[in-house]
Amino acid sequence: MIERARFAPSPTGPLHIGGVRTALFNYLIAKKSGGDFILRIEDTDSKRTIPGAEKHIIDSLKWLGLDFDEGPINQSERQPLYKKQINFLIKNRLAYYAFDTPTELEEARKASGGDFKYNFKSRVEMANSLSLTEEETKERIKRGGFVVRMTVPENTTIKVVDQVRGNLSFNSEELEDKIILKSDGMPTYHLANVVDDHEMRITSVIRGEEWLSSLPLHSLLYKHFGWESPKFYHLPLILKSSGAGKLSKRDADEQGHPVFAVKWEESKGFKEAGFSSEGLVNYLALLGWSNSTEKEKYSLEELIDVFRETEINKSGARFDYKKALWINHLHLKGFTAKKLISLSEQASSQLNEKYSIQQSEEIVNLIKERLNTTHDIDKELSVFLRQPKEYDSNVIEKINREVIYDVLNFCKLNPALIANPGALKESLMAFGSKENISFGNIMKSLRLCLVGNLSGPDLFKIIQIIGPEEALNRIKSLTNKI
RNA sequence: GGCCCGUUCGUCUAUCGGUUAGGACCUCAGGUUUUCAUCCUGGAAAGAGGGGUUCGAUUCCCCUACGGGCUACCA
Repeated sequence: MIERARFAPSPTGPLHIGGVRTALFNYLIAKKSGGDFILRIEDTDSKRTIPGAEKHIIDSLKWLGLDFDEGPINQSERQPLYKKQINFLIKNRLAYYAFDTPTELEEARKASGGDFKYNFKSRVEMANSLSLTEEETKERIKRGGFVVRMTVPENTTIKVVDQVRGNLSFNSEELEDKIILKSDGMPTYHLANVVDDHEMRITSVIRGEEWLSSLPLHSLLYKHFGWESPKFYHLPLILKSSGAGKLSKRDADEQGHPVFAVKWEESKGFKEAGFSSEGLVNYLALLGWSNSTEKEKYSLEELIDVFRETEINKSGARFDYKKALWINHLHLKGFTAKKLISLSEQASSQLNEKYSIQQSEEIVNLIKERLNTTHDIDKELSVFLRQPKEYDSNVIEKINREVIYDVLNFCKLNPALIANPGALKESLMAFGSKENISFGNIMKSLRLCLVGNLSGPDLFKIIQIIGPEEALNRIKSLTNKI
């Protein structure tokens, strides 16, 4: 079956990774079937709409490579459609006008001790077109300020199916005659969602688990309209990495990791934190979906291929930044040198100044396996671009200043050796045994001198790339300082 | 509080009644490496509790506990 799936965020704030994961699963289900992925913006609450949020959603999807085939479609521009459907419901007494003011509702709630429900029991006592006379209703409609509520039948069991959890049932007594048209003339989520999904011929509704309790309401609306209901998938929530509850921006800040795909105002996104979109997509896919194979690294294309709706997990998953980083590492080390260079902020320009394209790629291949984030590219590359700015003092003390001086002095006095890695190694070993300095310490001294600390790729390769002249410069530089 | 959903190593998870309960992250111990990282080998680490059903339950059912979601003229 060819699926049409939509991602339908509301622009009440930046898109966080929970939303991204929902978008991803929509994308996968659509693409897997050869169908379309649609973006719909649920901006029916003008008070809560935040400028720039829609752009942030689109920018995020774009960076992630979750390209939508249709949209963005804005609900705020589709009022006539909702009006028409609401009128149909009213005409058939499947919805009705309600005139209760917010304060009246508040009072009703208070009077009932908190468990007030606007339903078949209470609606006769409230001010609505079901309880009022026809004239009074007309009069009140004329006055404006009314809402429309959907009619929930009394004492029936509403059976619904969630593709992730199976058969669920709710008693209509527990439900409320939810508002479907607000007094500002805008529909609420429940109505707009159902009408649009039907109108847009959506076959699968894939959304977060927070919507599961609204499912009977939606299911009822489909029934009221006489429409065939799409399949529903309620995805488990992404939980904060420690403590209780779903992941929020605050927890992320506390734990020191991003929550947005791309930056939002002052907050860095995963992109800015050095993630590749492939890495983020891969990690998010694993948070809510898994299969029985042991493979963990997937590209988007591979995910489309192997993803199965039946393998969506039921329970909420904690966000684990370390694992996310590890998955990102897997992707970075698999990238071509060319791609890695393009991902780094400084690498491409600085590398260009000193090295040929071929050399640059050779260098990047040397550091590939050392990367967790794209920021590490610049970090790892610095040894090839400039002299160390500072030297790790702990290392200096540990090896011993004199030893370092002796080693460097030996190199300085034999500049010809530096151009020949093989010979250099030989003579250093000979020098070491003569002076009673361990080969380890010799290499550490040299590394400290060239790199500034004890990390980095093969030392002789470094020398080979930066060239004997630059190596000698660095040797002279540290000999003078130490 | 009410309704709904969930519950396997610290974390993400595999297991479709019979397994020494597997993998990955993390962690620990070795090894490789001139260093760090990578990489390799190995270790520690789990079925929430109680009842059923069954020859046999992590797996099916019930209860309890715990966790989560919802309970707006927000989505």
